[in-house]
Formats: sequence, structure tokens, C-alpha cells
Amino acid sequence: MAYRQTDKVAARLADTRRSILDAARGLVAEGGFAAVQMSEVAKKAGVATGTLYRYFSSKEALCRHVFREVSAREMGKLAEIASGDEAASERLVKVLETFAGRAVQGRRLAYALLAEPLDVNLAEERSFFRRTHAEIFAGILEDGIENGELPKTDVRIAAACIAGAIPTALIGPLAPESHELDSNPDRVVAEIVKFCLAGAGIAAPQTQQKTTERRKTA
Amino acid sequence: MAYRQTDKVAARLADTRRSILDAARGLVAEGGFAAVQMSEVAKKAGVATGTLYRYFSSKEALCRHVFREVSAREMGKLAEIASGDEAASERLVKVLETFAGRAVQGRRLAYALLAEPLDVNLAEERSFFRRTHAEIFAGILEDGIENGELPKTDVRIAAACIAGAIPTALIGPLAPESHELDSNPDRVVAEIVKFCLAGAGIAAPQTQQKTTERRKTA
DNA sequence: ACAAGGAATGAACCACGGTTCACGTTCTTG
DNA sequence: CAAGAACGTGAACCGTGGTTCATTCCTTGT
Repeated sequence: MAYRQTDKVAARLADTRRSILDAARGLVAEGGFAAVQMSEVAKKAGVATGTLYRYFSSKEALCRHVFREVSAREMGKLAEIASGDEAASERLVKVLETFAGRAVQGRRLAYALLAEPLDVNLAEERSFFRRTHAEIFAGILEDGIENGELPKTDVRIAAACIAGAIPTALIGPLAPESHELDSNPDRVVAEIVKFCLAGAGIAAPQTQQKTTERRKTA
Repeated sequence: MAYRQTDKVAARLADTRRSILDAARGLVAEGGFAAVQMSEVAKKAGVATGTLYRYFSSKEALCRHVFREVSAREMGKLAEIASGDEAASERLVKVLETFAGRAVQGRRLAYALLAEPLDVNLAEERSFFRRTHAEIFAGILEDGIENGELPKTDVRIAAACIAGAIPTALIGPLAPESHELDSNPDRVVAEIVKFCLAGAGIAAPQTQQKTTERRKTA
């Protein structure tokens, strides 16, 4: 008999898989999921198109993997902050600033994850992603309400409002001009966060003024 | 010479055009723009597919017309309220309630207009639609700030937040269950509006709506 | 070195749905 | 009523891009 996969081969396969995922992620970051064409992925990864199908059963499967990888990282960061032991309002501020901040700085990717038109299969993936966000927000809000930091409200609804407001205000047609976001990201983020905090019942502290500075809230 | 279109014919043509638009609108209301297939439109309108192209140069053009017709009606209603002469905060409440209220009751259509994945051509149309919303909101906010009703804020950003929060909280994966929206639309709308008003700096009053109770927060 | 597979290849295939167009029908006018 | 023009028809066409598969290239164990 002959042939049993050896470690070296397994490693090479893993490498190829990685480079396929990387190639796909790159395309997503450049032009969203719409820009992912199997032939392009293959070219970028340095393999033939047929090879892609040895690693992923379909384009959809590949895209789903990419979506998960990227979104998991983002959710992880937020979840970590959310599980901290500061006061709820403190954690809320941090989570919102992180969420918004990362979205501005990686706008194209954020667009793909949050706003880009995509088909049902991936839309499911996105639903999960967004729901997780909302849950993170809702959890913090609940904490804050329980211990009296925040006024009573329907946390699911407030969380959904936040999860809608931030992306809309940062990416897509209602967002400020790109150069504004580039030259003044902190101000925009601060303003959006202020809106959300106020919506949730936290009065705005009056620190954030011109630029360059970031408040620490109360 | 021979033939010049007669009134009767013109009327028939107009009828056909109407029925095509209605058929397309119907499909959109049922399943979003994704469900619009030329062959289906033709069947529903009672004409042949080729006929569609005598009235609209392409599927895209047809969809654009449908989008405009529907969205124009919505924007009109909001614009009318916005141009009233009540106090800014009053108008804001009305506009938000109308916006949210209509979105809940025509959820499928609202989804198509506001949230459904659609391709670039229609996305442009949507951008216009949403931008107009935001401008309406922003205009009212500006009024309110000018005469001191509202605290100073970046109105464009606040408007974008509102324009993002409402649809997200009402339609799509973060919205309450459909039966909740059916059985209790007013409560949900009120809650969302409350969030947005608070975000804009209006403390929640305990005015409108019937259900049980409303908290007043601080 | 060689046989026995696994892995990689990329051109060909195919489904899908928008669009076209050659033809038949209906309308207008002389 | 005949001629000409517009209107209506729907089966065929076509571009796109994901997917397949016969073939070639490599790897493994004797």
C-alpha cells in the first residue's frame, strides 16, 4: 500500500487553506463580499479555482468562514469589555466607543459586515453577528438598570436602537464624508456615543469639545 | 400618412403602465425587490415579458420607478409634518411616531425600502430616500436648537442616529418578534421614539399612548 | 525506482434570469 | 377597406460567474 498523509503535507494543506481564507478576506476588505469571485480568490491565493473546492464546498461556505473569522474577532473584543467589572455606564461607554471606533477605522470591512447588501446565506451570519452585539449592549443596560445607574427601559429595544444608530451614522449614505471621518474620527465617534448614551438615559458629560481629546465620563 | 396616437389608446397604454407598476409593487410588498422577476411581473400584470420593455427600458428602471413611487409617498407625509408650525419638539415627536408607526404597519414594504439587500442602482435610490429622512430630522433638530428647545448637538449625526435606530429596532433581525409588533405596536414605537428623543436631548414626557404605563426617567 | 493514490489544475459546463426580436395583432387614416 | 404604423407576444438568446471533472503533478511506502 502507499500513501498516508504526512505531517508535512497536512501543514501544507493548512497553509493553503489559510491563504485561501486570507485571499478572500482581503477581497472582502477591499470591495465587500460582492467582490469575492472564486476566480479572483484563486488568483490571489495562488491556486487554481478548482482547488478552492477541495477546501470549501462552495463559495457560500467560504464566505461564511470569512465572515465568522472576522466577526468573531470583533465580538470578542466587545464581549471582553462587557464582562469587565466596572460600573455599567462605564462599560457601556467603552463598548460603544470601541464598536464605533473600530468601525470607523476599518470602514470597508465594517461595511461588509454590517451594511453591505448580501444574500440570504450570509445574511444569516450577519444576523447572528448583530444579535450578539445587541445582546452585549442589552446585558450592560440590564446591569445598569438593576443597580439603579440607569433608568428603566426596554433594554432589547434600546440595544437595537444603539446597534442601528452607530453603523448608520458611521457608514453608508448617512455617514459624514469620508475625509471628515479621516480627519476627525474622535469627534464623530464621541458625538454618536453621546447620542446613544443619552438615549439610554445617561446624561452627556460636558467634556468633549473640539477634538483630539477624549472624555472619561463620570 | 397614417396613425397618430388617439386618446383611447393613450389611456389604455397608461392603464397597462399602471398595472405593470402595480404588479411590481405588489411583488415588492410580498417579497422585496429580490422577488421581482420580469417574468413574474408580466404574469401578474397580464402581459408578455416583452411588453414590459415597451414601458420600462430595463428591470432596473422599473424597480426604480416603483421605489420612487412608494418612497415619495412616505417622504411626503413626513415632510408635511416637519413643515408644520408647532414647536420643534412637538414636530419631532410626530415625525418619529409617524415614521416608526408606518414602518411597523407596512413592515414588508419598509424592509424593502430601508433594509433589504439590493444592488447598486437601487441602493442609490435608497440613499436618496434615507438622506431625505435624515434631512427632515436634522431640519427639525436645528429649529429646536436655534430657539433653545434642544441642547446643541451635531444635528447631522443625531439625525443619522435616528434614521438608523428606528428601522433597526423595528425591522430585521434585531426587531422584536413579529407577533409582539402585531399585538403591541404602540408600545414598541413609543419606546423607540423615547430613545431617539432622549438621544436628541428631549427628556421623555409621559404623554402619548394608551398602554399601561410609561416611566418618566430623569 | 515504481506503483498507488491523493492533490492540483483550469477549461468546459451549466443555471439563471434579464433582454431581444421576428412575427402576429390592433389601431389609425385616406 | 387597405395600408402603414404602433403595439403585443414569448420563445430564443446571451452574459455572468459558480461548479465540475478528466487530466496531470506529487507524495508515500515498498
